[in-house]
Amino acid sequence: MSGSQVIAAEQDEGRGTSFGPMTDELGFHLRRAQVAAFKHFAQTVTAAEGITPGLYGMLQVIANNSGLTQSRLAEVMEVDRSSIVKVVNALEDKGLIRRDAAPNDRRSYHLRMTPEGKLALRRIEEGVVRQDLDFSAGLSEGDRRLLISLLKRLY
Amino acid sequence: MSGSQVIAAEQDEGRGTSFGPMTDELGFHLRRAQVAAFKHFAQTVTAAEGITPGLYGMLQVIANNSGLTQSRLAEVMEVDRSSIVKVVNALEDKGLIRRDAAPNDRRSYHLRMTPEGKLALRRIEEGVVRQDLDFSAGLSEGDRRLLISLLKRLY
DNA sequence: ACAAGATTGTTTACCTAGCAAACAATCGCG
DNA sequence: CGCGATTGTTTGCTAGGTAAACAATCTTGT
Repeated sequence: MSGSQVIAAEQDEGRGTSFGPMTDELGFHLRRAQVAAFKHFAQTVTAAEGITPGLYGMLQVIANNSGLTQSRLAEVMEVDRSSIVKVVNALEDKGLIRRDAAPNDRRSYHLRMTPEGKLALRRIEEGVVRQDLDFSAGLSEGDRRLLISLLKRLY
Repeated sequence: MSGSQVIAAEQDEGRGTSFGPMTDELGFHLRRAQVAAFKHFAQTVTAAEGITPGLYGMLQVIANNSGLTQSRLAEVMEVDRSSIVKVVNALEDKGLIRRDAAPNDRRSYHLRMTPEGKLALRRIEEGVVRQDLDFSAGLSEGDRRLLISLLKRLY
């Protein structure tokens, strides 16, 4: 009865405030890391390009799956169809993507990058990759890959 | 010039949709994992107790740092002072915490758990711990700890 | 062939969670 | 004492998401 169950939970790092049992909860650290990543992204990419992580994700999915419909995009991004509308509107207004009429289905559109969109995405992507490496600067490349593979196993 | 730079990015898992270069971005996987964790939490703890991850975090910080003020809580949670107000109101309305007048500062309150709050937190915490382990069921205990330690190094 | 049902994009109304700025009350300090 | 800082709060704003209803259009069973 003396074994290995709970370990940390009391000292936490620095000092002062204690987070109690959350110190041992994966979800807690996941949330904190994600918030930190978001803030870092906001201060670099979003500040420079006006593109949020969500918009960037949409752009990449459209760029790498040219011609997909809004419904399919919604599925891939795991959000509601109705949430897609304003995002696609925004990207279209920025001239980055285009709604092409579907040849054999008058209900749906095929989403495609515009030439300017492709150009912009190359630039944005460069910034994102730099930001991403910068954010994980405390990790070796091996640790970074290890972390990614562990995260993948959660979903 | 043939070395080790980029590796994945093309096949992605299953098939169908490609996420392009995001496959190599830590932030991308961080966001996905966090969204998955949030949904899992919502389907278990929030469904059963009406407590979101944010509220749970607040409760734990209050429970483990009895008497802290709203401003201090805001600092710890890294949110704006004004965001704290409605959260504290909600927890107070639920009878889980109490705003005690500070003896030597009529501006601020000391936040404390009520007896019912302590009781409720014990129950909620049990659910959260179960949920957390359940969510990370795909990981061994060692991998789980490794993941946590890697995440900590990001913030 | 064609009615019934499913799908697509959209709108509207709503919710949560955050920020920013302004404010009154109060504190602390030179 | 008086001025600047701090505390909690309110108000207005934003981003991102859901749910339900809708018209237009496709698909499928008989």
